[in-house]
Amino acid sequence: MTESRWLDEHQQRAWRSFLAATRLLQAQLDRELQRDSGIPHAYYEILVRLSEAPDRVLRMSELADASESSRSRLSHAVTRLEEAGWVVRESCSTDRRGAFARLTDEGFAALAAAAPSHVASVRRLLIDRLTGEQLEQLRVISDTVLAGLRGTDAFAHCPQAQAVCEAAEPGSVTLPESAESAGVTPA
Amino acid sequence: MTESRWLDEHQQRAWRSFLAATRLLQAQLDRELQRDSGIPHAYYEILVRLSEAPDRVLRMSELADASESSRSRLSHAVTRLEEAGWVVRESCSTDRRGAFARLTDEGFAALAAAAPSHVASVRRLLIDRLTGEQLEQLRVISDTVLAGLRGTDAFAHCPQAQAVCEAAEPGSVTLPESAESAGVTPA
DNA sequence: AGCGTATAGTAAAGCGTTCAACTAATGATA
DNA sequence: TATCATTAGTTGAACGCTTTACTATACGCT
Repeated sequence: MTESRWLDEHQQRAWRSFLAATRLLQAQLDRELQRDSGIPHAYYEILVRLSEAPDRVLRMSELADASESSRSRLSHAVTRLEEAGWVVRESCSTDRRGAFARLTDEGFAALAAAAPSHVASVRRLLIDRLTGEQLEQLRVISDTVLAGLRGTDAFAHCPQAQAVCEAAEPGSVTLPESAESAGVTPA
Repeated sequence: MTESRWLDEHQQRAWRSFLAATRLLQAQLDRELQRDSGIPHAYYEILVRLSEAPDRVLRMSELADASESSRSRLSHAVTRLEEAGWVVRESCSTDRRGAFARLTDEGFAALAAAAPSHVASVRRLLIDRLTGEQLEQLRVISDTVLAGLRGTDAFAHCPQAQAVCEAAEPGSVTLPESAESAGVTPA
């Protein structure tokens, strides 16, 4: 390969700002969600994906892909969510290896209760701070990065994570990270 | 407060793409760094900050702030890094509560060995995929988010994390996330 | 000096993630 | 139908992070 190049000052600044912003933002969102609703953000996301699925049921693998999660991580998480009574596992009759995860009514209720405050956090810390143009720039940049991630280990375990990129295309309308589609819309 | 508002389709797309991209990107960078050099990214960052400090020494608190880390987390991390022989703790004579962390020669060597491949990863997955304009957009967006994070819990423990924002201002030249300033420049 | 508060740093428990190993069922091939 | 690779999912150990509590020192005020 060509000899390695460092980052110039411009790139360095962008990289460090990005690193710090994403790190602190994620930590803050996690903390607020935990504080306000007692749900870790990772689990919240799982509940959201389930809430958007038909009948609120998904194969474990599909759920793992949809939530950008490894199978192992999802398995542990579902165990926890099951203990909380928010999800139940169901076995699959056509493929006896398989398992479904189903969102319970309690789980849905917990999600509905947590969503407004979480959306408010996302708005306050990110969305409402950016102009419409910046938001669009951020989307394009994110999709570009996602496309580049394809073919790496990041997608090795979740080939369907591509759906995230494709969801950015018109046609497959994406739904809120907050159970809106499921009728919990507050507005 | 005003009634809570969901995200519109535009915002939703941006938010989800951003979420997926940052999550997968971080995971991938972490994985590659771990695979190529056996260093978790969080620890790598600590080594970088130390390598940039005068005499490669920093007070624990300063190091915590510089690496956007809680004191507790840093304390644990330094314990690990000490076990690896990459950092040593030194006591402070003027403030007996205080402690310094010093980067050892071995630590510096480990950092120098890890840097090229890590920078290459950052380039391949992020920097080189974006135009100069996009990179600048990303920097502005990140700095905006960082500014908004000020005053939240995220900054409660690290008031000096502001330095990250300010570093974006000309004057305090920021240095590479890779020990370049310390003379390990490969190019 | 003496007292109260703030600061520096560490320690321990609990939690979530990763990694590697493992079980079980499916599917493809001969 | 016997075999072997693949896929679905789970499990346990190791690891790092967070939270809370704690020790020790410094500072500020009277």
